[in-house]
Amino acid sequence: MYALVDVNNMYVSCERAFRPSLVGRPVVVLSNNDGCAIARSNEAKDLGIRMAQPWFQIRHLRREAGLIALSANFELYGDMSSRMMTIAGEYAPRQEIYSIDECFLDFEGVRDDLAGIGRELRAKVLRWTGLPTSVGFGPTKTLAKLANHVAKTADRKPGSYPSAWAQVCNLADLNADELQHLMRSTDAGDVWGVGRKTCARLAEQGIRTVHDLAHANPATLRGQFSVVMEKTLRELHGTPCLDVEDAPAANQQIMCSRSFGSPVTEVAALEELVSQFASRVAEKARQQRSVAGAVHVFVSTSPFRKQDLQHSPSGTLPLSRPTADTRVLVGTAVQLVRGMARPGFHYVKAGVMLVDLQPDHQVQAELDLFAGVEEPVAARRDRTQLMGTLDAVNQRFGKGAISVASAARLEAHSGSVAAARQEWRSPRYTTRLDEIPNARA
DNA sequence: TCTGGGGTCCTAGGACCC
DNA sequence: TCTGGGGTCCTAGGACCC
Repeated sequence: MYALVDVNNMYVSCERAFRPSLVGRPVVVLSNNDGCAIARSNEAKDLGIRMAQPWFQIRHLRREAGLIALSANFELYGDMSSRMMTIAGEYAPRQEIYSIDECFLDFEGVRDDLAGIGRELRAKVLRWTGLPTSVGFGPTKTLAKLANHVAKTADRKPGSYPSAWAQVCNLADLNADELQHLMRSTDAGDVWGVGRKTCARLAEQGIRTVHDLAHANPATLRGQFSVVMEKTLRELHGTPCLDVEDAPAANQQIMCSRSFGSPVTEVAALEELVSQFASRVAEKARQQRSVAGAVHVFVSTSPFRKQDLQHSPSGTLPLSRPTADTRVLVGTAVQLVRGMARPGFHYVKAGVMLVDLQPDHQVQAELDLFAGVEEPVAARRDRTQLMGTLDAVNQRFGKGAISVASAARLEAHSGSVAAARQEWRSPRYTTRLDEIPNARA
């Protein structure tokens, strides 16, 4: 049996843990630049606010409905996440951290009362972190996800499911009739892996509920969609096709991209931004002990501004020698952006992606005939040491304490160009000593 | 005025190989 | 008249996830 543990409205719940006055009120957390709602409290959902809905469309609800908006505080959310994951991980032999707010637990061979374990886990996470969770159990990951959806929905919308299924739901505890009822009253689109497009195409064939989906012909659906759909169907029938992956593989791509606070027209300013993004991905690559084989860069104008001329070029350059050296990656990224950005366009977004990643300890032998021989041992050692020092200094004194000059120039006149809006960010209560909460004001 | 930032996997089609 | 057959690799694009 598998469990899926999921924090309810994660980002909002993190904020509420430190500001109880937010409990019971409609709250949203906004994306970078305070652009879109990326988390909503139940009260905010009840106002009809959709996921990723632009802030300018809902800001009127501040006055009209007392909506509270907060800027994303990812440092806080990341720290709260690791606390919650540690507690949850103690309850099962194996844990897969699936995202910032959910994990799968593998209870293979555990014969105890799982719902009881789920309730205990839930209570402990709540007591120790202040985060409310929902727990679903099922014989496959897809069914555990479904059970989690039921647990969450029964708690949020009284009458949708029996209240006994709220917060913690174990499908194995349900009898055949209850299971039927659950399958018939749950939308196919609520199944893990069935997204908007697939849902619409299924509906055309009359497949609307989980029950319909589970009774569809696997071979037919596989032909229409893909092998992923067939796996989903088998998982719905209780045959595991997906295992818990407790040793996550290194990422195959590493990306850093941002929308700007205001449009950028100067190529020089784009170079500075791209330098910053390249520095960031280099750091991430070193963290997972990978080196990149190529650098991909894109810039784009705003598709929402129909009156503007659109220009969204992108390009990739292979590296003669795979590396995670900030200087090389920044240089390559700048070369790319210089070659494709044109003056006069209103660029609103840019990004840098590292691709062809490989482990840094098994870098392939020299591939480029013209790059000369393999890097001398001493040069390689110096490079590793320099990057190690860079990371250590930035770790100790804060991000950007040391950076390459092309990325640092931006700091000097930041605020003038592209500085992200973050009007309502809460303190980083758990990770900055000077932002630690006061017990007594 | 104002529209997120990461990732994964699968498939189709073309280039290329013998 | 009639123009092979089987394979791999790469890329772009689309769908999904949170």
